[in-house]
Amino acid sequence: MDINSTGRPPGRPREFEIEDALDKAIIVFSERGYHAASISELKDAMGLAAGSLYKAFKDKKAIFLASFDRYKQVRNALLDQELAEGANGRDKVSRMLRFYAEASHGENGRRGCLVVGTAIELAVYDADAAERVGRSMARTEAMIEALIREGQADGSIPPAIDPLATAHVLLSVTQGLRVLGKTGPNRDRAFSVVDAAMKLLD
Amino acid sequence: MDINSTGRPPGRPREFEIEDALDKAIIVFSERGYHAASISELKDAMGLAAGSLYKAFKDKKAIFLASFDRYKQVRNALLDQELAEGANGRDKVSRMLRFYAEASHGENGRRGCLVVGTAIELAVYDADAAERVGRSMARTEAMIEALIREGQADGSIPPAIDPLATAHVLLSVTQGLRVLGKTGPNRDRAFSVVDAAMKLLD
DNA sequence: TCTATTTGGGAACGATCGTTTCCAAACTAA
DNA sequence: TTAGTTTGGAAACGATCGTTCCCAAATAGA
Repeated sequence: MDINSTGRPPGRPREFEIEDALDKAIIVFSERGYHAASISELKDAMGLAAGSLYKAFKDKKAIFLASFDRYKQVRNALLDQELAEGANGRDKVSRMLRFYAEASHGENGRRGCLVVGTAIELAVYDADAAERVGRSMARTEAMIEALIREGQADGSIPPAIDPLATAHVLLSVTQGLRVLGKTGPNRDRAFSVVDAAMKLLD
Repeated sequence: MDINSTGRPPGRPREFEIEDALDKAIIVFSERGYHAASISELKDAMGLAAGSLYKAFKDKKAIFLASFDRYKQVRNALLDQELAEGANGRDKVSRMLRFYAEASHGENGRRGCLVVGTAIELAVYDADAAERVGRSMARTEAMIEALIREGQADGSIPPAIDPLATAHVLLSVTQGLRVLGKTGPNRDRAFSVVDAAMKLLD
């Protein structure tokens, strides 16, 4: 290492945090969708000039994919945190469903899920988007299946339950909640779905 | 009535059927979404010149809303036809779920549901879209609830089932299936969701 | 036949899109 | 200092968007 090295790259330092900017972009993309979100809207929301945006990201799609990845990272961390408090497998499944119900009503519900939005608007004709959606769905489903098996191991879920098939249904329920949340059912309705769905584990 | 009246309006007659054109527009809007579907794509798919399009419809949004209404009309008719063959309430619920599963895999799945697409892409900031999505969801949910009550009346569904809460979950499942179908699970997976979901009626 | 009306079709319009360019500013390394 | 590099920010670019205009064609009614 050079004695004079500051560990900083050459050139003028960036004056904003990429992740802060992405958090703003996530809101715009979630509410408006990919195509309706213009660069003009994005730069205003992110507090950047167009030039700065294009120095940080290759193009609009790169902004979107980075937003998607950031969204997944944040949501996954929040969900993992919630699941860590679960008493057993069954309780963890319930907490997972409640996590989605919480995000599927009111203002958050109207804002929408970036994964669902990407699946609907982009995945069909964009391979990068499709791969990310596919990985997200597979991860969530595998997680649900693992929670069911955990519940069967700790006795909170009957052994007769088919873990994979039930994980399929519960994944459908979570994605469906996100769709319904867009047109705003109230909180009680979203949570009544959770209670009724838990019957699948009896 | 005038003797000479042909019952035809004045001016040059339209050379295409509105409903045929809308059936083509439905495909474009379903695959691409509202914003990504350009007038250029629409007129090519519908086989019309831009001028003719704008004589038949006020603007792009009017084309979309007419496509939505046509889509709902066709799908509702198909579903009603399928339900008419059901033996009892439980069988009808099963047929309804299979109807959605059939539309949620392969090419049809990738094409997607216009109701879900509208909910995700348009409903948040367009009142006309939101109203149509809301009415569609309410109709479907009311239908499911009615089928459950029918099953309870004919003995095919236990009386202990909560018709409204169960209708909530099953509606979520159908909308979730449509989302998952966009990234293309295979036929068996879509139908395994139906089988597992039917457990809610035990 | 003449007028009024409507459609078909293509050319043209202004607006907005995503992107690039340009220059001053801020930094490192020599 | 000087050269090299990167960012901030605004102005500008070509492309495409949704929409309108215009004219020939096709019809009804008089």
